[in-house]
Amino acid sequence: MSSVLAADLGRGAQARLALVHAAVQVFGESGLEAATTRDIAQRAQQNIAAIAYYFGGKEGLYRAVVEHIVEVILARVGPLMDEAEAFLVREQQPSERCLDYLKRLLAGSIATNQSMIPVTGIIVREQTQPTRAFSILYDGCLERLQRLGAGLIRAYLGEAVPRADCIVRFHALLGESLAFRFARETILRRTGWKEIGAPEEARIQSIVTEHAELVLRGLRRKTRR
Amino acid sequence: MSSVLAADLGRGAQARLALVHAAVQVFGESGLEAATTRDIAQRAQQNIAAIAYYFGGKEGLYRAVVEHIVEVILARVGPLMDEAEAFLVREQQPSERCLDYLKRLLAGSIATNQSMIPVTGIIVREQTQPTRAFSILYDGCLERLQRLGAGLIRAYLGEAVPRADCIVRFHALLGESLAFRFARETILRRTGWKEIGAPEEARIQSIVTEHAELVLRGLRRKTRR
DNA sequence: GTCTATAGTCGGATAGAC
DNA sequence: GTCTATCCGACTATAGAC
Repeated sequence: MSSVLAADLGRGAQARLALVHAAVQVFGESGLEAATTRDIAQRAQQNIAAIAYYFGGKEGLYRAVVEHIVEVILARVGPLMDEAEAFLVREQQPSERCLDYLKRLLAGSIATNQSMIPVTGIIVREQTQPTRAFSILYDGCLERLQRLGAGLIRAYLGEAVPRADCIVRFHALLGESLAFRFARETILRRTGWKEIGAPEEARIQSIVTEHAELVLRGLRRKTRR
Repeated sequence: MSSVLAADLGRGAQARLALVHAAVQVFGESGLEAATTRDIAQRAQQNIAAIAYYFGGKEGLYRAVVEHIVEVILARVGPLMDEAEAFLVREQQPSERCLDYLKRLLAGSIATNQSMIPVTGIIVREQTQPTRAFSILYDGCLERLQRLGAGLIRAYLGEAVPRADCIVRFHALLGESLAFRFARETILRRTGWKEIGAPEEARIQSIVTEHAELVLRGLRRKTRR
C-alpha cells in the first residue's frame, strides 16, 4: 500500500501503519461497533493502549482507516480522474473521448480483488448506515467521481440533457460495476467462481463497459433525433 | 407486514412477531454482532429472556429475521416471478415479452422506500460478509431471481449466447437498481434529495428500465447480425 | 514512548420465582 | 409461559510503572 519502506519510518510511524492496516481488515469484517480494539491490536502485533495513544481511541482509528481508504482509491483512479477533469474543462470534447473516459472510470471502479474486500465492507456500511466519517469518503473521492462521471455523460449527450438526469444515469451505470463488489456472494454462488480473480474481473469489465457504451450510444441517438 | 391481525394470535405469537419486527430494525442498523438483544427486546416491548425462550438466542432470532426478509421480498416480487417462470418454460417466447418481464423485475428490485432500509442493511452485510444465514436468503429468493433474470436475457438474445454471460449481464443490470439501495447516501448527497420517495423512485425506475432496454436491444442487434 | 494492570461498563445467557 | 435478578465474560479506556 504505502510506498514508504518500513525501514524509513520511526517505530511510532510503523506502529500507526500496522494498526491502520489491521484495522481496515477488522472494521471491514465486523463494522465500527462490532470490531474490537483487542482484535485490531493483536493482528497488528501492537499493544492495545497504542490505539488510544496514537489515535485517541477506537473512533479516531476508524477515521484514520477511512482516510487511508480514500488514499487507496485515489492511488487507483486519481490519475485517470485528473486527466478526465482536465479534458472536461476544455472547449471542445470529442464525443468518443468522453465515452472512453467514462468506460475507463467504470472499469476502474470494479476493483473486486481480495485486498479490496474489507475496503468494500467499510464503504458499503458507510453508504447504508453512514457514520460521521462518511464525509471523509464523500468529500475525499466519491463526490469527485460522481461529478466527473455525470459531467462526462452530459458532455457526451449534450447540454440539453438535465444535469439531474446525468447524475442518476451515472449512478446507475456505476451500479453495474459496484454490483460485483456489493453483491459479491450471489455472483460467486451463481457462477461457481471460487473468487473474482483477474480473468473474472476482465470478463466483468468487458461486459460492464459494453453495457455503458450501448446505453450511451442509444441515448445519444434518441436525443439527437 | 403480516396479514394476520394481532387479535388472532396468542400472546406468544404476538411476542414472536414484535421481536422479529424490532430485530429487523436493529440488525439492519447495527449488524448481527453489534446489535444487542437488550435493545431489540426494549423496542419490541418484550422481556429480554423472551428471545432465548422463543428463538434459542440471538443467532436464532437473526435466522428468523432473515426468513422474514425472504417473505417480504417474495410478497413483493413473488407473483411476478411466478408469472415470468411460467412464461419461460413455454415453447415460444415472444422477445418483447421477455424484455417486458425483465424490465418489471428490475423495477421491482429498486425498493428504496423507508421500510426497506433496514432490510437492505441486512442483505448488504450478508452479501459482503455472509453468515450462516446467507443460504436462507440465497435459496429463498436470490438464486431464483438471478436464474430467472439470466433466463429471460438468454431467451431474448438467443441460445447461442453462453449461459455464463447471461448470468453476469443480469447481475450487472440488477446492479443499476441496487445502486440506489446500496449506495444510497451518495445519491442523496449528490442530488440533494432528502429521501428516495415515490417521485424519485419513479424517476430511477424509468431510467434503469430504459438502460436495460437499450443494452438488450443493442446486444440483440449485435448477435443477430 | 511503550506496556501492564485494572477500573468501569455492558453484553448474552440462564436460574428460578411467579 | 413470563419475568426478575444475576452470573460471567468481553469490551474500552486509563492510570501509572518502566
